[in-house]
Amino acid sequence: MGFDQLNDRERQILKVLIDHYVSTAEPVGSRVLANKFSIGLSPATIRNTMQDLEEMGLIRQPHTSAGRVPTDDGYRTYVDNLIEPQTIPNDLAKRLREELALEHKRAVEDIMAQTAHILASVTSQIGVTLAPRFDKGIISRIELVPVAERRLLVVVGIQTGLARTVLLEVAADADERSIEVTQRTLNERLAGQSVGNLRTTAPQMLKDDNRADPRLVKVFIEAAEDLIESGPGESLHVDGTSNLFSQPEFADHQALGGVLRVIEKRTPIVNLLRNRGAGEGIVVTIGREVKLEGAEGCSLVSSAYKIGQVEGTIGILGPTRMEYAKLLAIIDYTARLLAEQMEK
Amino acid sequence: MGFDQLNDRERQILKVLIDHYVSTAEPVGSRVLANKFSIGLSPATIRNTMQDLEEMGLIRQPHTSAGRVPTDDGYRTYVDNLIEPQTIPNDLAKRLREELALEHKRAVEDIMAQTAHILASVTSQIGVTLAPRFDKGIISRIELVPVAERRLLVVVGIQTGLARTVLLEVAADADERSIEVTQRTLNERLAGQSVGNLRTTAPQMLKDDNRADPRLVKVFIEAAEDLIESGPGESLHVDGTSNLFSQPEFADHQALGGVLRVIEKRTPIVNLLRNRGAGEGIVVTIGREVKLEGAEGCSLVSSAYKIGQVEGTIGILGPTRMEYAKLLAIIDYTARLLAEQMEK
DNA sequence: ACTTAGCACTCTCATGGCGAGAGTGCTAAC
DNA sequence: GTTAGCACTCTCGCCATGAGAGTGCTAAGT
Repeated sequence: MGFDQLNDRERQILKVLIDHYVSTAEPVGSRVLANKFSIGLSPATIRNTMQDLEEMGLIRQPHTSAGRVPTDDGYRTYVDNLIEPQTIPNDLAKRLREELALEHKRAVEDIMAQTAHILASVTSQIGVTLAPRFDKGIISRIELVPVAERRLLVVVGIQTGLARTVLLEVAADADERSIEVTQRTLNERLAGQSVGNLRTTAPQMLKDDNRADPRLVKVFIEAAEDLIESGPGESLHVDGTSNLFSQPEFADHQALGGVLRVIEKRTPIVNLLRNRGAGEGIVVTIGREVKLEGAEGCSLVSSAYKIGQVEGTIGILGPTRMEYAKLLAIIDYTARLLAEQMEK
Repeated sequence: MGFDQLNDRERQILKVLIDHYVSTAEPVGSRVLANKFSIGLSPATIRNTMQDLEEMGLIRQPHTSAGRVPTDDGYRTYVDNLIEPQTIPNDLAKRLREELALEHKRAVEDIMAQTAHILASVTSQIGVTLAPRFDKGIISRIELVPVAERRLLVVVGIQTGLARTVLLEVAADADERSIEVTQRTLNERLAGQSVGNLRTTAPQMLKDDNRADPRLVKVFIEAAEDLIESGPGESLHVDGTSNLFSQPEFADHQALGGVLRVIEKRTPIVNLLRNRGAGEGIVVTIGREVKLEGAEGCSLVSSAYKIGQVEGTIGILGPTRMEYAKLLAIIDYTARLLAEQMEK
């Protein structure tokens, strides 16, 4: 809304101001802005405009005799209206492609960890990744593998070729024969179902069956939840937290501690990534919009990625003073890359 | 060696000094020490003794007019000679037992993460755990589970009931029949071998076989390394790093950053836990003995735990100024608890 | 010979004053 | 509508100051 009220000069000044502030981390005054305009415009004029911008809540002064810094709202209009889409340079694209190349077709967990790592090292921010949510996946096959006495490994494969496993404790007297029968039944009846529906539909689907071992079926159904998400925040990977140390906004011990603490809790971050606006693709969450206690000074640039029916999220977390245009491009490229790599 | 040269009074003073310093984090002067001795001994006398201790390199003064603080060597003699073994209080034992109870017999990864978490929250330090090293494990069974076209999940179970899985990419035309035959062969020939020997012995063991699919065998052998350790530092879990924020020694931005950075690299920590002295059981590594760049001010109390033939490590990492006696007791109890829980 | 009181000395740390520098807002001129 | 000029405000680094803490040494006491 604020944006419509902005005239050309105000937009221009806001943009240049933010650009400058992002790269220096210092409040920017009218003098330096005047210099950055090749078009002649005196500091005094710029001061007037800055006053207007301040009244609109887009910038503010840390104290009377300092320059201006953007507010959350300022960043918001900047991101939504003032930056133009950017493509990432070729060498960076190449680097991402190489580092994310899955020579050894590794486990999903490894890929997610690696992605977080790359994001962090490429951006010098915090890289976060959320593994694909299994619940939308369509079951293609189920295997019950006895790994030791009383222990059964359940392997559920979904259509895109991803698989997840859960270890079960079973009654001692489940013999190979009944395991095999149960497995066949599970496959016959549940293949084609989505994993998320397992818990509700599986009991009905298997109700009138009399071949499968009912105890095995029972523990299998109970395990369905672990399939969707194993452990609290298990599917979250975070890397590059130590990059915060080079950011001047986290020179303050308090601020730094708050962020690290909330990251360590994991669940808040998982929720943030899950509920980050309804947007399908890229979403930028700025400052207080990131509703995490302790991370008020942070922004998140995130994107969903899709592998067949299942979907995950990757993101970059850092101080609100970040290079949004560049990070948007990186996140976009990486999300596509990740989906592409995992598809095949 | 230094210890033999210490007389009773020196030992006594060193012990009380460290005890006091550990709880206050402030250099301790002759005055307060005099008060802590119920036995009358004047500050001046204590000063003399402190000078001796300083000459021996066991304590030092941060600056001329400050009290004394222990050196790494001081902590060393303290830990080796001055503390008496401690048993943990009942309520703490109970808490550990409850939080570590494996109701849902979960995956090893979850257990390790949970253990690190408990250690951290119980001690307010950093909890670190290293999953059991698979290489010493004796293979009890091998399963090859097709999860999708061209993708094969290898499940290797070892004698204690632990299992690990690796996902393999295989040639498109490996049919169910040849997978089954290969699986049977692998079991026949490799059961009873240790996982660590797989890479060297497996080729010989399988050389004269003509039933198993040689391509499957080949990728299986190549996957052996991933079985022992999947990904760099995958088996390491760290929790409670944000506890460092409440420690006065890490009020300094530099110091804090150094530690967090080295933790984030993971491999140095893994090596530390692997090579922490030849000791089988509990080991205390103090200050500079922890050969990590950036973690010079840290100590590690660690213990191995054993599940059948395989062995892992758990530990507590924190500033050298830590409650060694208490942490030793906690680590000891937790290591036993963990082994006990995972055995069954 | 060991212990202790007394004392001068040193170093840290918190405090407050001071001046330079930066950037503003306002007014008056263009 | 724009700009030069100027008084004003606030931060920040610097320095001096003084209280406080703890030491080492010397000389006296047991």
